[in-house]
Amino acid sequence: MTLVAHSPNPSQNQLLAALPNAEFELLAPHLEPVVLALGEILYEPHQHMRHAIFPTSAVISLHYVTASGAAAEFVGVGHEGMVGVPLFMGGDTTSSSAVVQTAGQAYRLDRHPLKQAFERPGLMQGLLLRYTQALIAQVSQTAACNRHHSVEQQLSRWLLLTLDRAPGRELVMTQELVASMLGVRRESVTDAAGKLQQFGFIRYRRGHITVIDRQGLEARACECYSVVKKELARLLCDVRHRQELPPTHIERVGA
Amino acid sequence: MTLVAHSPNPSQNQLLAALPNAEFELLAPHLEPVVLALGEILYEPHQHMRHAIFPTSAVISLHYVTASGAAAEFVGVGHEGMVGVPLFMGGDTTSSSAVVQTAGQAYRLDRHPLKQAFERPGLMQGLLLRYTQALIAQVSQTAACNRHHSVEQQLSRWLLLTLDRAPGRELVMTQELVASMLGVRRESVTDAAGKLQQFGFIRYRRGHITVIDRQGLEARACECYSVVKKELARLLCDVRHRQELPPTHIERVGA
DNA sequence: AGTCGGACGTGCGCCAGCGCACAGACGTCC
DNA sequence: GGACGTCTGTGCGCTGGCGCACGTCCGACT
Repeated sequence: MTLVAHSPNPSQNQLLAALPNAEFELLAPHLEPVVLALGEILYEPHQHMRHAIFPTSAVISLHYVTASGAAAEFVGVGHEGMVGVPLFMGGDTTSSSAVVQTAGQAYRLDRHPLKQAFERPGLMQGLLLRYTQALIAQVSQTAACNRHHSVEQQLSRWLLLTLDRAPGRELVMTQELVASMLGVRRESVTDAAGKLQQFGFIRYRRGHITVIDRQGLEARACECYSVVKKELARLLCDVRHRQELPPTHIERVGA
Repeated sequence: MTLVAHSPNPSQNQLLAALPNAEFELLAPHLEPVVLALGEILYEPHQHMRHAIFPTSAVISLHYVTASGAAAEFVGVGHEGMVGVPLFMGGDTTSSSAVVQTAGQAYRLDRHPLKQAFERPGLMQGLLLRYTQALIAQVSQTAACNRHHSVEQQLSRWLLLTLDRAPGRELVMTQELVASMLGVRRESVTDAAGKLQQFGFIRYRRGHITVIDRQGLEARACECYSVVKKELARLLCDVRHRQELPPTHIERVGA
């Protein structure tokens, strides 16, 4: 992790952007811009976390490694969220780990000012809690998806989710890495990706995956993608606009 | 759901039991003892919840049903926890549903007093948040388990977890039901259960599963069981004793 | 421009779990 | 105690994904 000299914009992170000015001002002095490198490990199982991370352009993967060494991502975190939920939930550690899946920028916040902000009256607490609920929704969707859907569907879902977190339509990502995220063999990814390429949905060359036909990919993916996306939208639509939405808003989005 | 006339003990639920007397007194008038029947649906996807449920002897299963109709439990809730996390997280609904997996008793708490108790200074908020973190740990473990472990391992894990929530060593449960919890075929359960019975770990007859050799079952299960159990113990050990534990307690338990 | 290492394609055999179909077996309820 | 419905055992063939072992090819670096 590297501290960066120039000053990117914290409001590229949706959670930070959703804070009212007064609350943001209190937090700002504690926000350190950092650059996260691919593969960097932010925390490991049972390790006490010291910081929360609010990604802007970076994407982080929370995953679990089984006793036999097999790994699987259960949720990804990008500019829509943060890493370090246990810091305000009270547990301080988890049995999972966090690795950087896409290199990029983020803001680092020490656990103490985070906890203060969480406990201070204001919008921060509700915001973090709603994000945590969205996280639960994503993890449980992953559980169901792992159980019932094919590798091709899961790959499609994963590409779409990751694309939503990345800028542009290209992911810098080897098939090996994708495989370790999905918890499947590299060959299975090659296979599924080959099919998606034949359909003309994606194109890739040595570590670069480009999504050409987003619609097609969505049609090919299982419903898990849209369920997660809607749940994120519902829970994290900008709080400053929350009051203006009619109560039936959820139903309409979900329809 | 039936209201019961006689008065069981709320402190059979670990969360309620962990509250200091003063806080419990404020909550008690709002706690309604109820009897939950097998198969009863507590909430369905996107439905606004009206109550939280604190099981004492009942066990509830949170599960997700895919677009194609396949189902899978991603976490169970017994006397160690509660159903209705979204009520205090701010989302009010989820994309999953909750059904009664083992008939029994529980306490029902209306969303408003729950929210009040959550927002009131005291131990309730921390308690609920730590439980929520334990829930996340369980769900993510389920995701990994679904990905990497065999039906036999998963069945063992599930039996153990359910047994921890039930009184005694017998589960009243058809293989069909177990299958729908695990999200596998009934025949796969018959098969796995047959093996476990051959080993002498369990015995069953028409809807009654009895665990004979708990140790053996634990050895046969994947690590997911012990990981979840330790995480629950760590996060929900009686709050009144929390301060007495040395900070390295986690490491020792995990070793 | 040549080299070399990492990334991708492909072809096996293998096996867990699925879907289907049917037979036995328990137990409950007349 | 007989009958019926439900739960459980078993036997297929099928397929998706795994593990392994290559071959190939891109592209970065000298």
